[in-house]
Amino acid sequence: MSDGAPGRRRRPPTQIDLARRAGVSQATVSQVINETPDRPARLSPETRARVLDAVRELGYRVNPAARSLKGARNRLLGLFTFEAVFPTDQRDFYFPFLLGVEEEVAEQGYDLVLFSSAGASGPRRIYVDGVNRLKLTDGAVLLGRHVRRTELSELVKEDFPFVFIGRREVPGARVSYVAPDYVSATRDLVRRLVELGHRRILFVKAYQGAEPTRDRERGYRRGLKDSGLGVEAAIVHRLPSSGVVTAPDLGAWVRDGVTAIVADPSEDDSVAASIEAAAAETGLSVPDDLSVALLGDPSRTETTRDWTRFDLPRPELGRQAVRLLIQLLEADEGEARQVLLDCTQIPGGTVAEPGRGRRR
Amino acid sequence: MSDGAPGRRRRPPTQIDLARRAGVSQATVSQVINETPDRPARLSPETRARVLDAVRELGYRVNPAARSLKGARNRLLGLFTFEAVFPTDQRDFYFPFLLGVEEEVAEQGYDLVLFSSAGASGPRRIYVDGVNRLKLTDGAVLLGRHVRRTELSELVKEDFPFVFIGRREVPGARVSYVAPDYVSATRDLVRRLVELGHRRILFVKAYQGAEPTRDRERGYRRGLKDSGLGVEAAIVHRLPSSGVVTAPDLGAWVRDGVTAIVADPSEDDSVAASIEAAAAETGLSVPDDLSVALLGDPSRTETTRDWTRFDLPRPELGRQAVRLLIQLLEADEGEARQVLLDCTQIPGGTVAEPGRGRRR
DNA sequence: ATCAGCAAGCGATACGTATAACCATCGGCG
DNA sequence: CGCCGATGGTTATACGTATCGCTTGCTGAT
Repeated sequence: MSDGAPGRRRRPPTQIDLARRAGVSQATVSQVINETPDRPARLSPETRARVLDAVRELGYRVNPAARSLKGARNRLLGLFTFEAVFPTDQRDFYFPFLLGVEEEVAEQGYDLVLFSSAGASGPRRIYVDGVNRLKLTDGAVLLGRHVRRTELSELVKEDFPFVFIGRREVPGARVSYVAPDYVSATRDLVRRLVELGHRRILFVKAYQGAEPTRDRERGYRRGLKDSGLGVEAAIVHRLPSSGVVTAPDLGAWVRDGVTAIVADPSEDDSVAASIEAAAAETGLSVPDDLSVALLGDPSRTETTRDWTRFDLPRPELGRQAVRLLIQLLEADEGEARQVLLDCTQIPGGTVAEPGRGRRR
Repeated sequence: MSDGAPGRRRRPPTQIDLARRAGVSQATVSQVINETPDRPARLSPETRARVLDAVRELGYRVNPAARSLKGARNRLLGLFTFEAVFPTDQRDFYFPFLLGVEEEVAEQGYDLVLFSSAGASGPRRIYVDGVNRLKLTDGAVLLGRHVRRTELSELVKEDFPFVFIGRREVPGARVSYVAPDYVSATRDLVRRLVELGHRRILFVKAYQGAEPTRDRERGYRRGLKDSGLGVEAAIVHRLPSSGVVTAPDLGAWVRDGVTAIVADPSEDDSVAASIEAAAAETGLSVPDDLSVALLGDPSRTETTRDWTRFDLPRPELGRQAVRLLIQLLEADEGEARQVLLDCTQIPGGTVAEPGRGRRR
């Protein structure tokens, strides 16, 4: 190939190239590019046209790195998940969030950066080699079950704008988040159980309880209290690290008079599955002998039963997170803000009035 | 709050701040930061230590914008679809591609930019105001049924690296793509029909036939030829713009001796649905009186029948597209390249030997 | 005594953009 | 006639980093 031939990879054109071509200064080019209705450029129509022609002819595209180096915005939002999104076993969980995020991002005229580079295998990290990759974007939506707290506080410390989907706390700082209202949803579920006649209701909580688990426990206690049972009626069982309920467990609870169980849903639905298995082994029928409700929705769609539970408004959580993020960006010196969204109660078929089994 | 207090928005520390603190120059700081085993810095251990101490004390993070301003590459790949990805009726179609793309992008250590900003409603465009928005990335994967040809040739002209998923042609230029091998898949399907005893096989093709339709037609003719029927046995019906097959159509074909139909699948499955409806109306049973096969897979999952068809390897198409793109980037002076991937034949239940209905 | 050679670190500059501050031209007006 | 304000630009500079080439001080050989 002869040198200087077309086809060689050209350096992308810069504003200086445009300026030369249009016979103006680089500053003028920048003004044309950055013109907005609210901050119009004081330029003649002809100049503007010449610059825009040059833009078209040279195929100019603003360099986001340079722009954000200046501290300006580049209309890029990030989406970071602490677990890989797309492995098939996770996608049913993450996809609805992604849906909402992408929709809202599109509507607001932003583009979306999916941060997938860090840790294709193993846990993902925001900081690689001490560099915050998110900084490429104006701000980011964060998501995930296994959050690295240290990274979160790093983000807060360096004042990077972000919104978490799900309630997260960072000691000594206020974090913006959009989260399902687990407290109310759990409270309502417990109330319903009491109305049905249940008096001994067991709360099965996850081994490592994060904010969502704590919120559910609060809702559980509040539900008991609101129903007149009083907080002392609370019975709480913390799962072992296996995340499994055994037949002996179940037997002991029933002998103790428990007629209903509300459970933290685990990511792999092992809680629901093991309760069902244990019930079968013990010869108990759900819901006739024992009512069971999940405090959330199973992530796997191939779940066997039609569990009594509540659904998280996942796409809406995504959408609201983006809205909140954009608000933060536009407020510039914005305070952290929190938004709670209602869950939808799903009646399901695993809850009934107590004692039906005996009457049968 | 006293001024200078923590909580005010601090400017993150820069290399200059480190330099002042360590009593060295900014250049030296940069050397320490960027030291790698293969390119060691020529610095005394004490200096290195002083700089690293400063890094720790000030909580320094490299500014990625500034860094990528120096080198052209961003390690960002783009994904552009000519239709909106996430409206619920489209997502089942696009999602598998996205899956493969994201997986491979992650594996290669890149991040992914979803271009969603343009045209939340209406057709999407790469060039807005004559500006190529993709330029922000090192290269892009393109995808979509309703491609804007002019935009494609623009991209080729300005030498932007991209790979299309699906075969696309641009006059006077070679485009890189990764596509399903429609020719072979259709040929094999037709061969199978002939082996079953069919002699008059109708090809129903889409109203506006793009490359995929043309490839299927080639495969159709090749299948006839390979089976010894000869190309003159071809019978082709072009759908009207409604994309629907009517009962009179079907009646005429059957009277003409047609025993099998192979059809371009439409995006909304209207072809399959209308053939089924027309058959019911005419009192014909599929497959007893008439065999029907789809030359691809229905995008809607809620399709009624278990159609005889072939599946596109969608996630694999996504993965390969990313690999090819990265090859192009790394070759730098890369030639356009094309990759074809095999489809999987799905036996289904809408094909049988001809004449079964009469014998019944 | 002179100078080559090397180690250690620094100065200068480039990357592409945004913007504040400044300047030239010109019509209108007292 | 001289000054003013508006119009339509330009010049200069900053953002934070990476890197090339230069200086400086020193060791050891001639």
